[in-house]
Amino acid sequence: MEKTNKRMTREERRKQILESALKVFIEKGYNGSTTLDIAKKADISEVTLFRYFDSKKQMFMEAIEPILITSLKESLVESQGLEPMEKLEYILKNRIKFISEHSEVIKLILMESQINPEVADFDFVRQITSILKDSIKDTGIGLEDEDFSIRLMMGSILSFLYLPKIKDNEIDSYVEKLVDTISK
Amino acid sequence: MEKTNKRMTREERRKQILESALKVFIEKGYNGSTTLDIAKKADISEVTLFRYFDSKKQMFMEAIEPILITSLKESLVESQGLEPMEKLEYILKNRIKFISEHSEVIKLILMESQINPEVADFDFVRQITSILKDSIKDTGIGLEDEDFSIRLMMGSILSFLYLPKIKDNEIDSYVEKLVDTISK
DNA sequence: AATATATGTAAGTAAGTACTAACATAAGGA
DNA sequence: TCCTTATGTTAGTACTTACTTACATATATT
Repeated sequence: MEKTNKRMTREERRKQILESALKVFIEKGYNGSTTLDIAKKADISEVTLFRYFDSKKQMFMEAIEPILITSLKESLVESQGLEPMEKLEYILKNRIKFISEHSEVIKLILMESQINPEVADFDFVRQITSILKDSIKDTGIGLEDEDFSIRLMMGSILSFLYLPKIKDNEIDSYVEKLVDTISK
Repeated sequence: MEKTNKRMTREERRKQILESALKVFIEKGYNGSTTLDIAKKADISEVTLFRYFDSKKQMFMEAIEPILITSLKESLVESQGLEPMEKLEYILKNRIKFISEHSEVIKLILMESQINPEVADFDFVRQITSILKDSIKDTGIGLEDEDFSIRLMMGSILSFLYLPKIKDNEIDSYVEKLVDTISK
């Protein structure tokens, strides 16, 4: 064994492996990622990987877990007490910033829930749609325009998955324009 | 060999294999699809597959080819002569119908161009964005709102990849509302 | 009837891959 | 110094998978 100062505590190493794994999964997808790829990215031997995780599947699930946990709660809690229209605006800003910041992971999850539902089973689009539907009902926007508004909002959200990133304050002004459009 | 009436001409079989292959690729992705899967879906032996195609890669590329060829030309040609705003509306309707009708394949291409660029190398989002940018310039919409409009349109288009399908006439009225919103 | 074409079956090869076992060693803490 | 913990190396197993070869047979064409 080489003389090296790569030694870490168990927790540090675990975390570092998961970060490396996530990078590889994002780049090559679940099926396209090998455990050797991940080991190389983490700069450790393949055997060490399996001292920390029982299987590739487990690595994947733990790697995406943080995103899934964070994904929904915040905005709903923090927006309590606001007027309906302000609440909608708040949720949109919050959701879009989150999605924009984690677009790569979210695209991965979106993809794997279609292709490998056994490792990532999340109906991301439906979840957000249903939250937005609830919010929009609160605002009292007419039924006729509801589908239009929902699609406009969902489309905007999805655009932040695929179009180049923009700054937070630009997101804010985008959402303000959008809400203005919807409520007119 | 069994007595069977599965015999086809070379052209028929080729076509049928590609159709089956596309279904499998859509369901499992390129890496997740095996040549045996494809053979089973086409109800032929794996060996026969390789009598028609040299490799899985070739099968994939030929399977998605029709979509790539059709994707851009039509709407540009057919919209010639229209007023800028009508042209924009026409392109949007056309693009959205096409995307809505082929959403599964397009999602596959979107996915594989990130993960396996050697089998599908298409910058789908950029291509459409640039066409829309050109169209919107023609309409004379102000610069300040250009980014907003582009994102609204691209988002709408993407929404038709991920939200449930709707009827053609509903697409028409959606686009009309959208263009109205943008041009106001 | 003779020939060409489409397909099947059986068997196999070579490479890749998730995961394991056994043993060795370096570093940190007691 | 002793012991524990983190890591490496080497080798291997069992399975999957893209693709091939050889041979047989059913169907269509001439």
